[in-house]
Amino acid sequence: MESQRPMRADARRNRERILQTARQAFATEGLGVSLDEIARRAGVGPGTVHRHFPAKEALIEEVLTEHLASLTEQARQAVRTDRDGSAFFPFLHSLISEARAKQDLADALSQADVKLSERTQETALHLRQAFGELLVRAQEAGTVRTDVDAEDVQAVVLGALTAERQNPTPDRPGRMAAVVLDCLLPEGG
Amino acid sequence: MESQRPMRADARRNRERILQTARQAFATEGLGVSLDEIARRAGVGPGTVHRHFPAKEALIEEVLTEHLASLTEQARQAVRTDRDGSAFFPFLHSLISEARAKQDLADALSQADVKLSERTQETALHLRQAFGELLVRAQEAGTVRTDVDAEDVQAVVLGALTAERQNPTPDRPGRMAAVVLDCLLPEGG
Amino acid sequence: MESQRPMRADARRNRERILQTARQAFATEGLGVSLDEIARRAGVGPGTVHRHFPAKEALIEEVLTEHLASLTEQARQAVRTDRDGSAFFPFLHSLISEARAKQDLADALSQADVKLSERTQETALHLRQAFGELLVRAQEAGTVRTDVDAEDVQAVVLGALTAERQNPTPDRPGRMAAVVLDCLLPEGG
Amino acid sequence: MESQRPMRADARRNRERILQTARQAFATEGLGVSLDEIARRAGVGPGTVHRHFPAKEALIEEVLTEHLASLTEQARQAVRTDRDGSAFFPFLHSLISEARAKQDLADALSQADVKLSERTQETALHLRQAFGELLVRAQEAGTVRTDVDAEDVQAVVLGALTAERQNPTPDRPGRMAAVVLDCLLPEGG
DNA sequence: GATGAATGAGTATTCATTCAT
DNA sequence: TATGAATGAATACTCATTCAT
Repeated sequence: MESQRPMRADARRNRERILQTARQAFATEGLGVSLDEIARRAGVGPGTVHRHFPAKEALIEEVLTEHLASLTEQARQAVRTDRDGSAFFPFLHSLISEARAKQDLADALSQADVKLSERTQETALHLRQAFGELLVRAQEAGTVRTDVDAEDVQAVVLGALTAERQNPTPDRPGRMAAVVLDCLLPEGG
Repeated sequence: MESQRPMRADARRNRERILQTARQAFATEGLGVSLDEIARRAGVGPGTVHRHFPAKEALIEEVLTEHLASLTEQARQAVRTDRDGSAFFPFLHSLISEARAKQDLADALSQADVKLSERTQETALHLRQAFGELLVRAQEAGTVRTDVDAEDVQAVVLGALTAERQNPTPDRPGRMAAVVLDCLLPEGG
Repeated sequence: MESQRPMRADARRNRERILQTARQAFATEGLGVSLDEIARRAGVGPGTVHRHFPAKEALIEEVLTEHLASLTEQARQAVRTDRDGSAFFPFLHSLISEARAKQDLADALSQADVKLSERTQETALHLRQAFGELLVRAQEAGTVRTDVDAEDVQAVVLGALTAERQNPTPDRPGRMAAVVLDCLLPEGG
Repeated sequence: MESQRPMRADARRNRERILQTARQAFATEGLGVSLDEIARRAGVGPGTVHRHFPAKEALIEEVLTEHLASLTEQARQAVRTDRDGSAFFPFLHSLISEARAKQDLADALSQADVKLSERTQETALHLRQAFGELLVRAQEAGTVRTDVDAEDVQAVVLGALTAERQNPTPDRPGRMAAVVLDCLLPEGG
């Protein structure tokens, strides 16, 4: 039922600019950035932000959901092309490397007071499902330990992201994440 | 060097109560809790909070530094009693299990806008040093991979804490953390 | 004198719908209702409201003037058919009973910040004149005290309306108004 | 249970100034006046207004309740000194003449969206009770019609106030109110 | 030293009005 | 003409910090 007549060109443009600005701002400075500030940086009035996102939570949610949806799409793409379970680790690495830039995800999750709407949770579920497929194949191929499930992997990825952020080692980006992800190798690995 | 005349007994008591209240509040509700609220819960006036901690950051820092100092003390204790490098993993686990209760550490660190003062960084360094000793012994004993240093381990611990928090599995507390910490095992482990 | 070319049919229709919606909304919810909300309920865009009524005050005024004009028409009708001064009280009662439904009049007047335009004041004058004729006849017939003029009667009517609204007694509608209007009876009445 | 330790002198002073400013502002300009504006005029910061009256409604209510309480006190005083039922009309007149200055009461009541708290309603009840005693005595003395009760009288007073305000006749203040109050005379009066 | 009242810059949100489509 | 997106000043309220008592 979402057809809603297509948005006017300028409206869509503004919406995009607000989202992009918010993404960047939340990533760099945390969720504390004020809507007025985001409006200013996006070059629109505060009322415009409010028209597109009636409350701050709606904007946060949208940034988050957009991110989750993009990750889900990537995961599904990986599922489609993976034949032998080898797509698992590369996918996790690309995920983390991307999230390093867009800091929003973990930030939002680590903030206790952000309630995830049903829509976001649904998107998160889809991501986990795609995740799960990659995981099962990798486990069948013997490249991932068998005592973890998709939810565990999600947690480990978040942990890897945290570790990577905590100790970035700029000359070897992704090193810390790689170390943590090693925990997913089979025991005799 | 200020003269630091010893604090009056009631002042010291107030300081302790404020710190304790803040620790609890930051842990449970995040850093967003207002100073007025902390003052109220501690049973003092907001002016008293300000006398002891001239700015909110100072209070946050103190909570954090106290925690780091306590961890450092534990680490040194472990160093003193460890003979064969076997103290490493138990120490990490106790660390994480304690942090799970006192949520402040990781929260504060994950919040971009908290700048760590020199004093805090010094305390963190001490912790890392004690950490390092445990680590080296464990590496010499062959129970920890040799391509990580103390800073790496700190990052991994934070990652493990994050993962644990993300996917708590209440019937098996610490399971997620344990999974992540497996990444520190030697390759042929 | 603008040329006032007759409005296009759809424009006139929109204007009517907006007025009707505004009347209802102002009556039910007070003058605080937003123009956007009125536009939405009328099924037009906010721009359309603005085209017909360049400012909110203009819309309020129009609602008010329309009402006054309708009352004036009723008063003139009463004047035309009244032969013996007996039309006075029934007219006042019908006025009040109608106003009870359309709450706008007194509301708008009781709100200090609404300035009445010349046009509205002119309409109010017309009403008072028609009023006056009824009044004089009634006074000549000895059914109304002689120390009040048309303006006084208008004030008393507003007072009666206020009293009626303040203490509605649903099982005997108009009772409070009737009590207040008794003050217009001749002293020996 | 209201002992609460006496308020500090400066706090009480500020509270009084805010109340006085609000009374004046609400009376002159209606309830739409902003809290910031009231703060400015009272010479305090907006935060101070908020400390004393946590929400705008609380301030409105306090102004209103104060007024009702003062009226109640006057009514009780009249009850104490009235021996023959002759205090009734003078009291109503003094009430109206006072209310003409402090416009708040009727304004607030005519604004649909103000919900009266229990405390205010209780004060209004007390007023009505004192009112009622004066009324009964006057009715027994034969100076007031017997088909009205205290609630009716309250409504009539509000109506008289409205009429007076609508048609002030500055050279004969109170004339309009007097006209309306005549409706309370006994029929053969 | 402790108290808690005062400050005032800052936040999210609303809405009359303007203007591009 | 109609639409509805954009504007931006304004509003109620919050809270770290200051300061009189």
